[in-house]
Amino acid sequence: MTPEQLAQIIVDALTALEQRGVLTLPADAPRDVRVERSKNRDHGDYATNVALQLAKPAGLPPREIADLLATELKGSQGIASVAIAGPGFINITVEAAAQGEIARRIVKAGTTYGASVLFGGRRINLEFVSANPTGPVHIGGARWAPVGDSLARVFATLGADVTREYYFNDHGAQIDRFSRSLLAVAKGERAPEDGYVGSYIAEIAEEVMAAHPGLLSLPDDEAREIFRHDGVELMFTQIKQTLHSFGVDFDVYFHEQSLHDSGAVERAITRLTEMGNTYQADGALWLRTEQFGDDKDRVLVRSDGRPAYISGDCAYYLDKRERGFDLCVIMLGADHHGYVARLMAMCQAFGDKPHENLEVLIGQMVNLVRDGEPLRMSKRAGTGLTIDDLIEAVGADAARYALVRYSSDSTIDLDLDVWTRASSDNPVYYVQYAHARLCSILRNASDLGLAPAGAEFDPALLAHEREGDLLRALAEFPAVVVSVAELREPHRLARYLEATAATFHKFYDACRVLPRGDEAPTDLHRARLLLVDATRVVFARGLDLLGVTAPERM
RNA sequence: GCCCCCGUAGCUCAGGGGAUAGAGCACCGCCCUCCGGAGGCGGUGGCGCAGGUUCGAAUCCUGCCGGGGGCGCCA
Repeated sequence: MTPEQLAQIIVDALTALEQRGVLTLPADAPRDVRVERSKNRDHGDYATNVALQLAKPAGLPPREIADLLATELKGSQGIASVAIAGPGFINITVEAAAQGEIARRIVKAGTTYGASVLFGGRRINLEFVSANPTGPVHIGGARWAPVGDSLARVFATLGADVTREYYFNDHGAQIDRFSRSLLAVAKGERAPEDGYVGSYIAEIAEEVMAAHPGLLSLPDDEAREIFRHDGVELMFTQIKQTLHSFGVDFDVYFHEQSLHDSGAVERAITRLTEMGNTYQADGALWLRTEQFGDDKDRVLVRSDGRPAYISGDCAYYLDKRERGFDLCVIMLGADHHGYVARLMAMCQAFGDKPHENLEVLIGQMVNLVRDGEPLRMSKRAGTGLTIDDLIEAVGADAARYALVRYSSDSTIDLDLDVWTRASSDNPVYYVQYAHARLCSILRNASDLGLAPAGAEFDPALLAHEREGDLLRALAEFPAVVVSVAELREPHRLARYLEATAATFHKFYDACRVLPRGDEAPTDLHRARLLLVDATRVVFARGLDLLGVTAPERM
């Protein structure tokens, strides 16, 4: 029995009580029943607090409702016992056979375990990383690469139509500074005051010059134009390559410049003006963001006639909506949090619903630590720390896992010593090891000519306490996946896998899976093998949703 | 001055209003005739402070303290 099935049984029991007139609930009483895996063995397998939740609307003491429900539940299929505890918790113990069925269900589902149509029909645009093409991807921007990609995987497995998108800021002042920096270094001059520095600038400049012999004999403005165009292209290619090696590939690389070239910016401004949400002042065109919750209004078109940065964002948002996305998620670094209010205001200025059509997620900073000392500079780029530094230091799997296992709300200090260690204090190894060990057991079984239980599987055989613990952990997987999507928090999946790895090891320590020596294989061996296979499925699925490989051998 | 995030064990961090707040590392003590010891079992040890809401607060609200990051007709 899955927690979802149990919750449904409880809902049915409530309905039955109401129909008999034993329990009267107002129409607006919360009807969703939450079933939780009990943390404490004394509290049965599952617990629910519905009686506590319904006490007020029903006008009855919680224990009285719990009593009614418990009596109703006692006759239900698959439920072994029901107990009331504390202020009105209902603790439920499930029959071993009903519990053991979970193993068969998971193996049967295989790569679709945890998949559903919960987000079916929704078109979701996830925009993340979007680092400027003026240098390598900074470590802070890198955080959203695995997190955003994992969110995309999770939304997709829940039936959503997902697009991963990278907004490429190839327009504006920072590109001018970039091209001037390239030209300066090419001519052996000092970098401009507001220019970019770092060894990568010289490398890019050299590549551009190699492709254009005699480039420096051209007039400066012509040379700069070539440096601008080719430099941005090279940087763009390099960023894509880095992300690809990180297992992150975008469906759409959207060029900001295209919005200016196509007239999309003007169209967006016109739309906002038609909506009555712009005005002229001090020679500039302003967007009324203050009336939609921002600190102050923002300039859309500067007094010199050039569009301000936010005008591109307005056009970009409009474009996404016109492409049919009903939810646009933008993931930004903590240094951009001040931008959230105006983006939400812009959304409203278009007549959309903030937090419904547009969501902005903020990821706090990432610091790297080695030998207890914070790292500041990238050796290879000669600039701030980059995503390449992290991948080079710990590998793609560990890098992804390290960035995805913490709440995005927390600033993180990644200790490179920990993440390069091939031992149990390295969480990614702990989880991958569990998967490898599961595969190993199945391999060994296969060598013995032993297969997991099939049609003859007797779920009641999986009655050991540790087997029950493991089955309940595995049964929780779909709910964890849903919580990741609803809360946009992939770290929950990583933590779940770590906890489930521990649960598996405890099972494995107490329950012999393969026959010893000359021992004849029994139905229990085969039943446990099925449980091992079910566990393997969960780890394979979980790691896949995190974008981390699930090695069969380590 | 205003805005955002954080403050939980010695360290790094989990903890969607629920029961006795968890995990890894570190430290102390155990378990290899045993399918992968990259394991398992036990022990030491904690919610920044003060109010409030609630049957119930680490969780929600307010204030304060401490740390981090922001606040341009830059992008």
